[in-house]
Amino acid sequence: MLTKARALAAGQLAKAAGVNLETIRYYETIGLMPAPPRTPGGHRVYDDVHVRRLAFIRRGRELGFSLEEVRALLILNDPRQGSCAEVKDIAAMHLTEVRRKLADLTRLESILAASVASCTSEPLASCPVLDMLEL
Amino acid sequence: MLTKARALAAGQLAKAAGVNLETIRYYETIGLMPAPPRTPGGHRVYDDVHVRRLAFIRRGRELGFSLEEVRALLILNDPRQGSCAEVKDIAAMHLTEVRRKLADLTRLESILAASVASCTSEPLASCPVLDMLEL
DNA sequence: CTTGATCCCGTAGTGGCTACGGGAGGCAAA
DNA sequence: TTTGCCTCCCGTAGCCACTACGGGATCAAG
Repeated sequence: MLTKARALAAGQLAKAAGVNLETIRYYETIGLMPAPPRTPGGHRVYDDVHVRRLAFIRRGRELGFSLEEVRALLILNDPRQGSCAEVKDIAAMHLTEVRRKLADLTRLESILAASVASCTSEPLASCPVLDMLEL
Repeated sequence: MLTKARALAAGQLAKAAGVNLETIRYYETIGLMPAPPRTPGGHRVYDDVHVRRLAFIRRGRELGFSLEEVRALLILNDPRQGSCAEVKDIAAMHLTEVRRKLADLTRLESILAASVASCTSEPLASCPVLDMLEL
């Protein structure tokens, strides 16, 4: 006997995947999550397939992929069609973007740190933070 | 004779400060930029004070301050009232946030880099990027 | 006076959710 | 069975910081 896929209510799925209930509904409206079957009363009923898909999405989001990138990755992942190169392209593109942001933030950090550090907290006439912005 | 503040049209101000025209109008509607005088025909007329203020805002934004933080900094900067400590608080808070993002992105970068690097581009059955998301 | 660039304004759209609110479903204890 | 309470339903609006669109008015140069 195969283990039956257990049925989950929306809130349970949310908890299982670490996502807000409203977020699931949102993913459904934009077509990222499939519309699940319902109880006679209209409540959504999910199973393990949904849990895995939602977890996939959440991990993608945590790695900074946009929802559209996640959408593309989901298609490539199911049923692992297309080429690995396509996946690599998306990830590499994203990596480039991450590195760009990293460089920006690093520069930012040193500027802010320097100006905050040289802030003597007393007269506002020559505040290094404001001076930086003033010119 | 003092040098007269030269009058600028909206587009010229935009160019001078490196900001979009629409962005200036947006800043005006949210009260970040003052409503300037107008020509009889209704076109906005700016001067050097506006240029400096807009440049201040733009630099603040480049350093990642939110518009509300910029708004607070503008008040403290003009006419340099309040304490330097207030400015420092805003900047230090922002610096903390920048460092948090920096840490996140650094972690992200190594995960993505590793999984992209180990991508052999051939069979999709075991794609390291997808595997990472799949579980 | 005509031409062509600029500027006007209001509105709607972007991404990725989150919040709100009133009503209905579901389930367990009494 | 009734009561109570939690969960879920749906649609809509809001968040941030702009950006885009479009049709009409104005401006400066020739």
